[in-house]
Amino acid sequence: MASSGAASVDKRRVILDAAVRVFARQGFHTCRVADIADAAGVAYGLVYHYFSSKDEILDTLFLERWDLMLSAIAEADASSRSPRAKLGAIAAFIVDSYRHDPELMKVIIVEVTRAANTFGLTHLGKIREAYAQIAGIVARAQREGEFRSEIAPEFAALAFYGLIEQVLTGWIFDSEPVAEAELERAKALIVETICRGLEG
Amino acid sequence: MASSGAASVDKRRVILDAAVRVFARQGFHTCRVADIADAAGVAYGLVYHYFSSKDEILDTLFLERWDLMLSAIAEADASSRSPRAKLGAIAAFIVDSYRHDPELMKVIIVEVTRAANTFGLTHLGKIREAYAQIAGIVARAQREGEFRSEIAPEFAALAFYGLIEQVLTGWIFDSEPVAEAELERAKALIVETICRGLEG
DNA sequence: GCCACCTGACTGACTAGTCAATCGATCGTT
DNA sequence: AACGATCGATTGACTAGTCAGTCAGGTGGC
Repeated sequence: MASSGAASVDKRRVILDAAVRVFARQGFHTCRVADIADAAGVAYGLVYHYFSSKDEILDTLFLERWDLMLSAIAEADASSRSPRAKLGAIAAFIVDSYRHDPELMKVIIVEVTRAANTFGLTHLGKIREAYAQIAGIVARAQREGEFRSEIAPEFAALAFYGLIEQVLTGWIFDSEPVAEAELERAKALIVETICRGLEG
Repeated sequence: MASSGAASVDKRRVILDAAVRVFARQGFHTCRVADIADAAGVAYGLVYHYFSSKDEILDTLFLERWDLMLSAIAEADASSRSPRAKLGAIAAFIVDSYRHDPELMKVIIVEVTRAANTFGLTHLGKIREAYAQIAGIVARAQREGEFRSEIAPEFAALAFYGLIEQVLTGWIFDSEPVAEAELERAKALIVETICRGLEG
């Protein structure tokens, strides 16, 4: 039902989806709000009916997805699987996020996660929550003797998340789209690369 | 000699150094050319006497340092040390670059290396040269049996460089400056984390 | 007097955000 | 069923401000 008849569309959602495409192609700083409105097929002013600023659009996109990721990490953490399987589940979630919507992941990584001065600072807390959660998984594995203790959990978390982001960044920059097989292979390699060093 | 008497200063250099400080504090996109001129203590117009655009200033800063890094990697590669020692030398070079001029490294990482849409694209070739060189070190180590072959060299390079950049990014965001001991400890941990998984 | 270095007011182009006006779906009233 | 009141959704011209880059003109060393 939402608001009106069957053919109605959620314009707010339409604007958000258009913004992903525009941000991914032109970058947040270089695109104009008019570009987003055009891509969404709505009038300029409507963007400001649903969002109070250009920034808020990016904030919304980031938070929507990041909260999903924090949930995925928490879920992996709560499960009774091995540490390696937990990290594998997190890697799989992020890689699948890329598979499902590469443009959104590009925007989040390029414009937020790696943009220290602007949005990175605003969302630093949320970003670090992810690192901390991953570090928690490693720390528990160390306490239970499944990972050796030479490497600090915070460091392992950085290595794990950093590797994933670096791989995604490579794909983002690639001219040709990434093959399905490559995505699956990457999941395994990420886990293998990190866990080999952590396991006894 | 350069241009004038003993007390003369290379204004071009002064502008570049000022730009590092301004870019690091405000970010490339949010700062104005006037801010750079002010920080350098020169007139606005002089900036355009030495550089043809704001972009060229950032390009110059990036290329100056990145070329040094490529040399450092090539040097490590050419030496007869063990693969682990080669990677250690590279990690040490980058960490020491941060120790010597954190603001410059912040600018390079935040505004170039991780800025896919703008400068990242321009300098993508140079950036990938570094990955390729590191991958070469790993590949040789594998051929000579010092590293196992399960992990693709390109992947190992990504993991190695990604981890370093992630660690630096963590420091860059930190509110308090990083202790000397932390820097040294990081060098060792970076190499340990990556090489344990690569060695037989 | 020449030239390289240097100055800073100015311009032209651009854009985030505002706002007054219009549209159209829904609903109480007659 | 016809009417019109109400109100959120929608429109796009406009404002107010920003800032990269230009230029016409110093200044001082040789």
